[in-house]
Amino acid sequence: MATTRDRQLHDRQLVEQWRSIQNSYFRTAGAIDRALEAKFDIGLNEFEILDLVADSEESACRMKALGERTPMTQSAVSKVVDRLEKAGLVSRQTCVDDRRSLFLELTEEGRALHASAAVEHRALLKENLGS
Amino acid sequence: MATTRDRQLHDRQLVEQWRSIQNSYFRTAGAIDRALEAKFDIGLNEFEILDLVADSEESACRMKALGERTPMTQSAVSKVVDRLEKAGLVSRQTCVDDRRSLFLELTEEGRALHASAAVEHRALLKENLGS
DNA sequence: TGAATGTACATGACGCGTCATTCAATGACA
DNA sequence: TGTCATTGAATGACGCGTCATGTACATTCA
Repeated sequence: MATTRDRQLHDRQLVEQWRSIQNSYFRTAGAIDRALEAKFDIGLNEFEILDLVADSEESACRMKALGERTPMTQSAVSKVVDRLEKAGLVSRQTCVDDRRSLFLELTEEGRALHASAAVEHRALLKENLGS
Repeated sequence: MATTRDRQLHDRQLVEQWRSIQNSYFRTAGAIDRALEAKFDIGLNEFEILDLVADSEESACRMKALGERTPMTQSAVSKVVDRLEKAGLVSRQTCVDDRRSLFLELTEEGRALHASAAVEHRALLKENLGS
């Protein structure tokens, strides 16, 4: 039978666990964000989208699919893509079989930047996630 | 000796691990945030500060100490406390031995709200963090 | 076919966190 | 004690994400 003391202990552990997740998330995300910002002038979310586009190189009506692979809102994705497009890293292509949809393509510049940034990204993950 | 293939595999695993952390962080944070917002009209960060103040009930020049226990910026903490104070949940007390510092106290209302919100918070952690 | 409903994406208002800066109070030291 | 550097906290400009909404296209079904 669970005593009050048991429950308090369990709660403490839960909260500890949560704080540790938060810290590791913020530490890692922050480090990557700052590094990418400094070296490539793009933020973490921009990179994440770039990364997703990069590794689904067979064509499809992307925007939609992207939203499903990231915790970002549809609206956030739209704005991130705005920025990527303005930066000339990605281009929106209209989709013939459903003209509401768009799919995305890396530009040459985008492909090049992604290649370098990915190295940095993986390195920082490795460093921050341990292993 | 590590082959190119080895490195690619390892990178994939790293990225998978990272995405899983992101998802679990966003899912959990989002759920708690929405719930607290709906039932108690405070956000997750407000609660976190409330929670920190609540469990360091011996007095000290808090603001500073708070900043060290949370990934939030000093400036963010300051603004969160603004909101908590406006909501009447917390009050800033000037500190006699160092008049630059402030420490925080829960108001009666703050203490009450924290008690209820903490129950919800722990429940959602439990639900989302598994265990 | 055409009205109703649903879907893909964009957009604007808004809230919040960050950075840089500021301000007051302290501390160090000549 | 008067200067200079430092520290705790607040503030304003700014960027980004979210929510609610808008717009164009698609689908369903009578």
